[in-house]
Amino acid sequence: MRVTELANTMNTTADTVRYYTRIGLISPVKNPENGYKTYGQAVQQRLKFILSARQLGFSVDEIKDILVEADKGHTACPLVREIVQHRLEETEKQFQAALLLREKLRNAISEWQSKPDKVPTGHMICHLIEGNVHHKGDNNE
Amino acid sequence: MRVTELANTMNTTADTVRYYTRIGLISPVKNPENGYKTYGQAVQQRLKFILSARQLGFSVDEIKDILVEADKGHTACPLVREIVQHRLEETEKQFQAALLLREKLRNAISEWQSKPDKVPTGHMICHLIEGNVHHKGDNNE
DNA sequence: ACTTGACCTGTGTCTTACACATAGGTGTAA
DNA sequence: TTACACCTATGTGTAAGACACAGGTCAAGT
Repeated sequence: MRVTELANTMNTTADTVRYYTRIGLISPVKNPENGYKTYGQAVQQRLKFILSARQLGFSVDEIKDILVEADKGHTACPLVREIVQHRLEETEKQFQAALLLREKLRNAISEWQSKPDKVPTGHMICHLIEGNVHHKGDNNE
Repeated sequence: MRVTELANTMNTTADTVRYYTRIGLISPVKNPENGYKTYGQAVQQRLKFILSARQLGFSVDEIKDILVEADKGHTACPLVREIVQHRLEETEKQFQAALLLREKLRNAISEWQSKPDKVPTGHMICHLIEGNVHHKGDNNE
């Protein structure tokens, strides 16, 4: 099947299919008559694997490493286990970062409720963000 | 003060200071004798604002917009309120995405505990990721 | 004076996973 | 023939810096 057909079948985009083709993750057969790419069943299966791994947050590079192992006939399972562990750690970090930022933003919004809008001065751009600013006068520029 | 001194004072990197200079967020004075950039007190204050807004997740573009308003003498506070609201919404999304992915990864690791490592076949790259695969034989490639 | 190390400069590239853009070609139905 | 949908290869943009390169300046030490 052709690019768009494969993309629709796999519930992804033609751009994604073309990108993975471009970087060598999947390989089509070229129709010699019109230059069009044709993807068979095996590639569909491979793409299914790629998309599943992407869903789990695996990077394209990580997926490439897995595929290299598998293409050599080796079991890629230990590598997959390693990567998924790493992904979990990274995701935990992102989760914590998002949690922290969410808190900060909520606090900021809450505090700013009772503050008026102010015009900027030479010492202040927006007091909401700058908080309490002590004007000491300019030293040297 | 010079790049590295300002960076150290503001607890950021010289690369960040140079980057913000490059994109026009902050403007140094050039020493005509050696071409070095010198940053005064006002720039330090401005950088303080920028770094605080970055801490709140404001994008550099958003910060630029705020500074443009303030530089015109207008109050940027309404814009800041708008952006922080938007940031909160985006952060909420990221938080949810991280939560979901974390769950997925934990589930995957848990499920995979009891599964052996397998060598890839023509129909399977890694069964851990692919889950239950029904071999139906190749159609056409 | 020379050397060394720390800092400086302007400019360009890299990172990630696509989405988008360009300039054309192919197929098919009206 | 036209219009539309799809195709191609190739290049660029996205975001916020970090890094790279090729050189210049400064100051202390030898």
